[in-house]
Amino acid sequence: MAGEQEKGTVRAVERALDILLCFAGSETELGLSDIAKRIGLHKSTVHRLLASLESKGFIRRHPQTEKYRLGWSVLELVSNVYQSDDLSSIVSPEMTRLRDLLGETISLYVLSGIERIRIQAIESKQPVRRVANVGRRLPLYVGASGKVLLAYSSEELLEELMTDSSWPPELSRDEFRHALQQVRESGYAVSIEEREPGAAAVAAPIRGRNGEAVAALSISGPVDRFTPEAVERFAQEVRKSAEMLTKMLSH
Amino acid sequence: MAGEQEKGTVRAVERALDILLCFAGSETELGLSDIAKRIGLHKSTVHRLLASLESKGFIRRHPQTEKYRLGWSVLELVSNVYQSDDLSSIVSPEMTRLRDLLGETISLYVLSGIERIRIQAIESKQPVRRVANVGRRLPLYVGASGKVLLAYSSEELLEELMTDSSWPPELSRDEFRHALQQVRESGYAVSIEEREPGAAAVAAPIRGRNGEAVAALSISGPVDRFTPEAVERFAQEVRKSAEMLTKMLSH
DNA sequence: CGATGGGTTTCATTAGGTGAAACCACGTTT
DNA sequence: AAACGTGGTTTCACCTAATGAAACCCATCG
Repeated sequence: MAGEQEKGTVRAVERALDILLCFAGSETELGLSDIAKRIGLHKSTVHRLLASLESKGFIRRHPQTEKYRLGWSVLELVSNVYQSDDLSSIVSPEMTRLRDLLGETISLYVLSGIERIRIQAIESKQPVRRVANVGRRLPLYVGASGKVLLAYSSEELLEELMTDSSWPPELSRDEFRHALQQVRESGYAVSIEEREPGAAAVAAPIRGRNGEAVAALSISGPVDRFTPEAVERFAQEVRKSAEMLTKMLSH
Repeated sequence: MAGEQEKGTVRAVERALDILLCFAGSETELGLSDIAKRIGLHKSTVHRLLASLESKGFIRRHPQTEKYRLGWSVLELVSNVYQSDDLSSIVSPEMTRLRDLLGETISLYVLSGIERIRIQAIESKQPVRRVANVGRRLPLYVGASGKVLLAYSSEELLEELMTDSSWPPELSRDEFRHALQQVRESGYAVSIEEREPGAAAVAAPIRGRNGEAVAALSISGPVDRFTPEAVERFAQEVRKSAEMLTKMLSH
């Protein structure tokens, strides 16, 4: 389903970008008809939009299968995403330090719309570890980082999320608000197998000048390593780091 | 200058992608008027195209400066570029082995139009090393990898490059052809401060089923470490790896 | 053979994309 | 103070570029 067009935008461009975003998940290769079905446009329209993306190198066709894949132009942009991001260049060394100190995978999440994106990850060196794909988009209503981002964001965002069709029906809004209040009081959030079986996480907010969350700093790993003692230690360290980074970002 | 439109493409989309590609170099932040000047379109057109890119998260505005930067949607695509690339997943372990064996930075380049792009890099661990930015676009007429890619590509590509306005006037076409013939005979290319002062490289081709270059495997580092003895050793190892990878890619 | 499915090309239609101009805000200069 | 320059935002008339539909091509399968 092609998305609603916003005012002052170019519909054709939005459609082409929707095509690109078909490749944002785990789909590595798609055919013309697949894509046309996904975004709900006529084959001939999609064909032209794909040709446009291909002409600028954002899409390429695989020689053998002849299906469409992402092109190298995406790579050309990627190093610049980090260069242009003040946040991750400042936070990266501290994330590495935390990973080395605590031995688990450290991730950094930011808000994007009513979701979160993992924009940076430093993986544990242990044989069994949390694998963390940069660029991954995740819901806000589940997991430690989601709660942290919400707890330190505007009421409008929370309302918007709670009225969105993606809000799980079985999730009590009152209980969720209560959980966010607890996050605000303790300064961190814990998630034990909440988002994914076998995985646990602890997160704390990196805040901006207005006190709102700029990012969530998170430690995650296999749930068996997140004993109550470990969680307590992780929480202390992650919160301390987040507070230090909050101060650094104010200058 | 907005590029020429190809047949069967959507002009608006190509223009928007040209805007995105303004951020492919070292420019991290651009204003509306900057961009309009760069691609030669009216401000109001650029404004709308930017709004479209922003609506899908490919562009964002920096809170303080209010200038445009790349957005997180680029990150969402990036892990998929590698997943969808058979080549780099196969070559990556061998690149790491070479880096550990030889101690220098290993890079992988592919053809894109009449240029090359570094699609993968495993950096040396030495304090003084070659820094290798993935996604970097470079000319074919200079450097070891450029020569390797050309030596094992079609005559048409070489003609196209030599007639392009980017071909340096002081570079003899006959001598260049001769150099490519030498690459074909030896199976590798050497570049000593050819592309950049203080830097040197040795490269060999990874070929496809038709014998043409699929990629160039390259070792690069500070020129003082590329003694004749070292170059000889590097050439042997890189060429051996490239041949092994050529065989692997045939199955 | 016909049916199906993936992709490519052609064509008539119309509304969406465009450039220009006006507008706004802000900082600098006279 | 007014004028000017610069960066960004909005409105509007115009027209051609984007679109969907249909036809076409090719390969595979029953």
